[in-house]
Amino acid sequence: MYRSHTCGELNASSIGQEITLAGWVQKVRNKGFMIWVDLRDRYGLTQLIFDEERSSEELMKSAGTLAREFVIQVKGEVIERESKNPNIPTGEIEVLVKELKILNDSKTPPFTIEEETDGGEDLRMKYRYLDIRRNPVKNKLIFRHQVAMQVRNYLSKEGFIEVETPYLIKSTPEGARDFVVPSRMNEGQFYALPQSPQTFKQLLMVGGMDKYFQIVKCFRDEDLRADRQPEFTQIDCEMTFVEQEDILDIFEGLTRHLLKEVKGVEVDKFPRMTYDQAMRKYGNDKPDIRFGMEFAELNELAQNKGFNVFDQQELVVGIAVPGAASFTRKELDALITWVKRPQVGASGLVYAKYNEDGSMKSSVDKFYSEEDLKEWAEATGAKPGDLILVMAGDANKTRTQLSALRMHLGNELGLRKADEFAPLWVVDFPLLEWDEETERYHAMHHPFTSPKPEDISKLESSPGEVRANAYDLVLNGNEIGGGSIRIHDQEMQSRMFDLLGFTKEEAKAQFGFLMDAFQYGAPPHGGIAFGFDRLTAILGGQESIRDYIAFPKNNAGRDIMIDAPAKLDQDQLKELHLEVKLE
RNA sequence: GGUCUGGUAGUUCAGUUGGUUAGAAUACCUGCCUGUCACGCAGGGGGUCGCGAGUUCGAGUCUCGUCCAGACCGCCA
Repeated sequence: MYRSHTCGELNASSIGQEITLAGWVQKVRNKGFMIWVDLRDRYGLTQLIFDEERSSEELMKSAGTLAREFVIQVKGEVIERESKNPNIPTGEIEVLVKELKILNDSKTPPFTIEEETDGGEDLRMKYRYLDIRRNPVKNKLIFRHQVAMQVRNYLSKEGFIEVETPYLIKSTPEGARDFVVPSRMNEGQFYALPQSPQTFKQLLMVGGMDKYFQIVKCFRDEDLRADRQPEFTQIDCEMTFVEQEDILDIFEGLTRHLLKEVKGVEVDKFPRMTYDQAMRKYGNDKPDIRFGMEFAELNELAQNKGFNVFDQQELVVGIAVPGAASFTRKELDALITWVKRPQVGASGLVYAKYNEDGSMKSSVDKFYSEEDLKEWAEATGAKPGDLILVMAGDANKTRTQLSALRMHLGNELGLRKADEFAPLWVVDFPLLEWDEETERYHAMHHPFTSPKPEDISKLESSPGEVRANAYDLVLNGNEIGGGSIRIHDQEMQSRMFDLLGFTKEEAKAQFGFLMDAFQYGAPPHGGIAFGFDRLTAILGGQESIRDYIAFPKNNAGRDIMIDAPAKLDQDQLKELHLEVKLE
């Protein structure tokens, strides 16, 4: 037996017990006459003591050789501390060591294993196993486990069955790029790793599973972000004989359950917004509604007043920034520079200060009277002390740009509070999206999403106006879940593939199995999938998902700890019938 | 594919207008220390300034290229 207790559980009631502990040396404080060692494991920290008067010379000598991250086992007696440490749960006791066994020594770690480490991102990734010893990372992984447990509890209670679906499947050109896996036994053929178990969960519905879920890895070969990894985890769900309302109900319940169980937060019924409303009010299909700054369209008020820059534009739109009338010229210039960066791409920014004394001061005073500007204030909801920012141009682009500015200011002004949770449903997404590059429509959600019945007549005549039975769950400006009521009718599915530019042959080759299945009594069904890493990070109050993943990849999709991806040797390539041609 | 920021001691960083032997903190090593817990005190070792070229009497500092890392845009049904 390596240990009788963990390093987090001994306290005053344990005094007098003979115990065995095992763990890592967190810190050695050697005063010569006495040596204290902080022993650490997942559960906490316990202070060990070696003492000239009470320990043998040999034991003192052995304790003197200990250094950071040695793995040791000690037997000893729990005694009351002479000077207690109220900062840790085990602070009232210490262990007077009688036997010390060094199970393994350690090189000096390249960064400190502390709450606040001195290590940079890169280094921590390379030595991820050391980083995981640190409380912040360890606790995030524990937190992730708790979220997963609560998901399983809730969904099991609601009658969902967790079913595993295959990872080695077939590549489809729709959507993201696939990761592919060469087949040794089938020369020249490749599996693809799933971007999501979409078709399989639909087939489970055809199979009569009724309610399915899976906490499952998905793979997308696209560029990374702080909140995007090439392999990520989804809470994938599907239900039979449901309408949109049923799904929103169940998964609003799940989200509320999680907020309550892991954060202790109670949330009212989630507001709903159509895609169209979200775009008009926030310029964004995943608005952060923790703060206001809603868009006000100012075409009526700002055009034809002699300011040419605005007159010809499709949209003039503004927001009121609370308390920002005090921004200096320098700060305003910085904002203008910020929106002009290529990442945002705006051509300019007009501002109007609504001063505390009720007067207005703008960058376009030449063209607008104080009365004009007061009308802007009314439209944007600006109060004395606020700053009105206005952009103009092509409607969609300008909304996107103003949204970027709104989020930027939300961050700068500290309006996006990590401990505040504002979920909402965004519904009625368009079914299709025009893709400039390929000059065809592609599915906004995916090709299995059903159109709204009342819009079906427009499918061929004006596809861009057709709305879908699709919905996103948005939390604090992040899309944490998205789903739809699926097509379960072979005719409709085939019409969709036509619209998306699939030939009959392509559709059959890629999704023939699904079309076949739909001929054997496919029930109405729909579902949703949550980004589990992202959801967990947001519940944990963090922007980056990396620390919620035990072994994440870096910006370039590399695992710098194991150094993957890597080259294959010739034998392996040959066996897989592959030849590498470098460009 | 693109934009921006960064790369100096094991680590995190500073390094002025291009100018003597490149610094600090921390970590590490040695010694001392009768209750430490961010222990303290004294001392010590530690540098291909990412790499390559160029400008210059002289480059950590300026220029170009390149590699690496991070954030973002494109991309992510």
